[in-house]
Amino acid sequence: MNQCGSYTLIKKSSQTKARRGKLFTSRGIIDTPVFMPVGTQGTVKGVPNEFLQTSGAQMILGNSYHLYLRPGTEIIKKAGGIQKFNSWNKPMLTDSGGFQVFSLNDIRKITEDGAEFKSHIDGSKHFFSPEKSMQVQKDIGADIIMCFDECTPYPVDYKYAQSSMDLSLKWAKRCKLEFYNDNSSDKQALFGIIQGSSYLDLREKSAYEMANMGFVGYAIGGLSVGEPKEIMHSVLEKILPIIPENKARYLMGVGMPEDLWEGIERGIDMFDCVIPTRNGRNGQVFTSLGKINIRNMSYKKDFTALDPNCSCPTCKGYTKAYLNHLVRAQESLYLTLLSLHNIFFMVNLVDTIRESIGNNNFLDAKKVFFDKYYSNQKRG
RNA sequence: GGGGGUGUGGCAGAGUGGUCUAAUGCACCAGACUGUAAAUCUGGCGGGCUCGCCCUUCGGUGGUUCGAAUCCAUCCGCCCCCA
Repeated sequence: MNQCGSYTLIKKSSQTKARRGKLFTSRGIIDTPVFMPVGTQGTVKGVPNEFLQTSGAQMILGNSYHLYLRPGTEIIKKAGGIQKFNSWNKPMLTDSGGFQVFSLNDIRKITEDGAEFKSHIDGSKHFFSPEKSMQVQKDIGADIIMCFDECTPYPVDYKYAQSSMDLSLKWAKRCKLEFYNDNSSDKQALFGIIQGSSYLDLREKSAYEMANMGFVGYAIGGLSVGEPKEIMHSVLEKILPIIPENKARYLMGVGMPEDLWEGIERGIDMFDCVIPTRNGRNGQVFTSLGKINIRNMSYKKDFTALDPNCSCPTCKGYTKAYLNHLVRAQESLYLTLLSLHNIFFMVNLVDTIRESIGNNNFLDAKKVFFDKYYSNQKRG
């Protein structure tokens, strides 16, 4: 019998550490590797569910800190859980608020007990402890929930990284205790998060300790916060062999197309990232021929689709010239069209990668992708 | 016909003797964005280059002054009031 959040390995790449698998949740089975669009406030910004479905997105994120502040867990509980509330009937994952410990750096205070936030909405004070985060995430009711942790910035000195990593371990223990104190684990899964910044010995320790604690799945946090790619790669190479093979590995907050390839090549199963939506809202579009900024002058009279190899509604229905016009005119439709296209791009990219693992030609597929992706631009 | 006002960079609009290639906003040209305090932020936006400077700009022309977008004269354009 499959527990929520449990992972079944289907196929390992013979060329790399890439792997295909299935992730079980109470709302459906997910093919991994998987890319999860981020829907912080219970919505993937700018994209209606119907469109999101057509992209093939299997799972989306929500954020407990944001949903706790607004609309509040009472309302979500009353609605029957987040997926009833937002009508996304597929699996969801909530982040714990740990990222806000990082991103709201100026308006929060960390103690051993937890983190005190000043609401970014009205300045009111709120306290998130590991226990609180578990309660909030239980109330929200996503399929997979995350331990409350501290996401450290980069760079951070060794001493701070060490004590922060230790704190995240302590918090993880408390999260586990709180999570399993009722029957939530029947329908939700709790993932642990490995920290340790760019220090490989800290990462190693965190991974061992977390693995010993025994989580249903494991995430790698504190990456993609501005560190060089080589650091991210070396951290992944250090950590992944330590995590049990029969557990899902989730690289939090990643990423760019190149990060997806590099992460999967090293054994990552799950990704989430705001890039397709945020960058879409800012005019940046991912295509099989590289990134472009649709706002640029060169697209003013370009009556071709964003990506000749894309089957998304944006590419099927609209030209670059029109999208350029929408962006310049600040017509809100572009938010939807560009976000949707970028989500299609990321989801389909991971589909392609997943297939290549099945076909045992990961490295060839990677080369084919990047030969095209970098054909029109400087490598960067 | 008489009286008053006004003319500034693509647009709007500050500045009213030196610190002015001239605030600010918009527009325009680029760049960034990785578990979303982001439909946001950053840079550029007269010309030249040896990148420190040099040259050219505030309706036109002529003056005053060591120095003018700024003062004076005159011309041109626009606006308002009275006949």
